[in-house]
Amino acid sequence: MANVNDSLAFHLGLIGTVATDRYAARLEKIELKPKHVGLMLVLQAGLASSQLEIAKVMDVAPSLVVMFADHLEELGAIKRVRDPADRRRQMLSLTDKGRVLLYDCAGMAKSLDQEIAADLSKEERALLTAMLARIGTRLGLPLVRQAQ
Amino acid sequence: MANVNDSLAFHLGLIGTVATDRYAARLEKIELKPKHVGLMLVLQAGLASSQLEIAKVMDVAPSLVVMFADHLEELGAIKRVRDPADRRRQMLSLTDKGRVLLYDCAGMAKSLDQEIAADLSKEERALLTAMLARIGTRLGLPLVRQAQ
DNA sequence: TATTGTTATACTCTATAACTATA
DNA sequence: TATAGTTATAGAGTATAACAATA
Repeated sequence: MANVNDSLAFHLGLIGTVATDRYAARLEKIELKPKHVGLMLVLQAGLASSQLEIAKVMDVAPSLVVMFADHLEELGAIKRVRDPADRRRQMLSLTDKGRVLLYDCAGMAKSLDQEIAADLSKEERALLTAMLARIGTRLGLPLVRQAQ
Repeated sequence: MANVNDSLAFHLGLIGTVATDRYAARLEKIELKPKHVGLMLVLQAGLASSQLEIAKVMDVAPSLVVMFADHLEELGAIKRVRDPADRRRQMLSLTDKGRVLLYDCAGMAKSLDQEIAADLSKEERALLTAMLARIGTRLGLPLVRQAQ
């Protein structure tokens, strides 16, 4: 391979940016950004509950988690409860509203998948998802999980 | 599919961001950013030569192309020549230095591919690249091309 | 004194608007 | 008057640093 644009990394980077941009455009309708969805997914998956733990899982600054959580709390998607055992810690959890929002986000992702992978057969999509899941695992991305 | 993190779009977005970040980290050593490489690839592929055309192909603001071209010119990677037929137009072209840099970028991309796809067989990588190329074509990304 | 969360500040990236020169 | 390029300005997103509350 003598050319940058034959590489996997280059393909993944360009396509990933477009995918994120288009997903963000759809999420705007429900006042969310991709990172808000990421935070809710961390809660749903039970990967973390205190804000500092969430920051580590998401690999962002703790101050960002404050802003995401503020917004999600305003929307009624999460609740914040002080840990009685350690009152410094804010324990975040999904509300029913949050679960509904997450369901809506899944619908948007599904329709975006149709758009992105319209030229791929069902078998090819499954294969692609499986390979991406393996790459995600290798890269240490806990939110990229194997399709069932 | 009831979950966001089973979608192709979500996988592609997360993995694409990591790929771009890691590629950017390697490019720092030669004072380049991914968009500089993108501009050079546009020139190499002969997709555009005036700055305004380049902005359209890259889907960025013309003012950004000015900054990228300034930097690449400082590095000696491109030259800027006024179009004699229309002295408003700056025609950009790769220099030998630029071609060497692009070759170095390809090497970095190749080594990053090893890191990203270490768990995939050669056949799986070829399959993945081919599917990504089809997605890129569908999304109208001229720089994502079919592997030969 | 160390840690969790919060607020204030600064930096990067990029787009928009204003400007210059050529047509 | 319109267009190519450039410069100036502003906004989004995010990190770092300073601060407050609790341990």
